[in-house]
Amino acid sequence: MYERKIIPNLNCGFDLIGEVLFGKWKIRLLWFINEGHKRPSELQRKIPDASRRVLNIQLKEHELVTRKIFPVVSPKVEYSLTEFGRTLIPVIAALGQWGDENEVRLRDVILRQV
Amino acid sequence: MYERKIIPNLNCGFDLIGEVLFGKWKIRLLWFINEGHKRPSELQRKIPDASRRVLNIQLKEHELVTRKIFPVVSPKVEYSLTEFGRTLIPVIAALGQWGDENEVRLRDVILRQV
DNA sequence: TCGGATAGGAATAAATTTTTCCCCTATTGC
DNA sequence: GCAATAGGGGAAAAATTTATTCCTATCCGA
Repeated sequence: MYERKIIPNLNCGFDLIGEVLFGKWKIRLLWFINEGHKRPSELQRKIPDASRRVLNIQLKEHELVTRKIFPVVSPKVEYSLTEFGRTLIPVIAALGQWGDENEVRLRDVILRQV
Repeated sequence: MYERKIIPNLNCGFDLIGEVLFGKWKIRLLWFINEGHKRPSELQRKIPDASRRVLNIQLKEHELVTRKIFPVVSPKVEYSLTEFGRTLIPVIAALGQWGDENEVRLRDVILRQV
């Protein structure tokens, strides 16, 4: 595990939500779990560009998700949002909506600056 | 300027908004400009932990902010949100609000995992 | 019996972002 | 002339995040 060298500052709501939400795949993980895609393999199929590794790591962060292991073979695991994680869903929805509403313009602006 | 080696995927609203919003200081820049702190030096004072450099860079990204130069000495510059940038304000407000509402819990969860 | 699916871990490499350091413009004031 | 102010920029280093590669297991189907 990587040890931070700089302690994050947590001075305001922006800092705080940034810490939990701004991983590359975090939002999508929460979103898809909320939609009912619970198993790791499902999530990996939904987010094929992410490495398995990062998904596993991000799923463990900040107690947004619980992990239930079924003692069967082959292994079965199901993720669910915690109560706390669920409170993020409306916020995430707002983010996705803004992105969708401005899709054309965003695509243009982003690609010009890449 | 750093040249990306991997083209970002822009498949959904989450990708799109992530590209414009998820710089370390981006949200605060937009927020403070919206609050009327327009000059570079003001913004630097509001965000003392950021390096000047990054603020300048992030202010130029994605056409969220316009830069007006006043031809006086010593130099004066004012940033303003573009029409487009302004549409992000409600979204940013929602982010900050969630962070504020969950401040205690977040501080705890984050510091335990740092 | 081999290949694939299930789930995950460790170590390491690569990519990306942010910071640091030093430099430049021009004017005013001492 | 030199420092201060107000605004930037490039190169390189440091920090951080993601991706890659190779491992562990069991079971099912061809």
